[in-house]
Amino acid sequence: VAASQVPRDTDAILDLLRAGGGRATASRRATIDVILAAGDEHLAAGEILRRVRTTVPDVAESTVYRILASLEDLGVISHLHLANGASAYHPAGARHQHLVCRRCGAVTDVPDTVFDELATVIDAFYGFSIDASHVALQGHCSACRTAAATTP
Amino acid sequence: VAASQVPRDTDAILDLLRAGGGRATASRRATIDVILAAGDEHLAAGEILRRVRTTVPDVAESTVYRILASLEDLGVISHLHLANGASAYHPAGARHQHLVCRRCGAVTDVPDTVFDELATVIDAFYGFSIDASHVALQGHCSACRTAAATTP
DNA sequence: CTAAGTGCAAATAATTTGCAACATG
DNA sequence: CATGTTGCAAATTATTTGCACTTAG
Repeated sequence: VAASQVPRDTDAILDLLRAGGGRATASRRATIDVILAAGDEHLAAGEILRRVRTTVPDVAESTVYRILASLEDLGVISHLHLANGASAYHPAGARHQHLVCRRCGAVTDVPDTVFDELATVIDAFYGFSIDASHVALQGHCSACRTAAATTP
Repeated sequence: VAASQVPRDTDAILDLLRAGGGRATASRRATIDVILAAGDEHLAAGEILRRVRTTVPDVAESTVYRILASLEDLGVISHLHLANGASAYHPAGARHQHLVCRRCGAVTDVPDTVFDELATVIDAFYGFSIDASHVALQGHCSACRTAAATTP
């Protein structure tokens, strides 16, 4: 599925699901709504579960995890790993990297191109192709860098 | 503790521990031995436990985790996060980054300087100071890149 | 109807913690 | 002998799985 033609509309995604033999259920609709509503926010699975429950109070956590896996298989969402052990999900789109602040947890998206040079160098010297989009890079955002100077 | 003066000798480390009010025990000696013997290998906590048990068969896993934490506090070892959820430990030394292959898990160390340019660009554009040494960068090593072309 | 989807509870995996028994300095 | 350490078992966190029961199409 090419990134540019990923639908960003709940009904369209449900149609895609049906087209693949899947079924449109209330939990699926709610989960898709939550992710699309978050826009470019990177929601942790737990947060998605919490939000889905505002619409479908009794969804099981396993159901939401299974829905997230289906949506990822379908190519409409992606996940990455933040600092801690948790996964974050967001609508699939242009490949990009993430910077996560170790102190406040804020996530900043950076375009893929920023890594081109590094990727080229690493490929040339180590024969290794990096894919930095699946795991966030850690560090400190400007606010926390300043704050850390006084309270580390 | 400056990286350059970190002892790479079990007895010296035990002395450091004692100097800080700590005690030298068989489990501690064995754990330090295992880590120093591994050289620049990056051992997962579980692997360290396994190896320590060849010397001290009945150490509890919690003991090894506590020892690893003490040694890290002492500044003689560091840990980083690999692809999965596991931590890897190695003797403290020059700051460097890690490339981990998503397919075979091989870890390659790369000098800190390779990231200088990226760090400068990211700092300039996003006011974010990256510290890529605590989480490994993922990708594919040359062997797996070739292999993946046929068996993804 | 019937395969896809769901709830529930138990299973993982990697760590962490409380606490009483130990053992080092 | 006092305090740092340890073993054990239970708690955590984030996710996964087995299975019988629902339900969308």
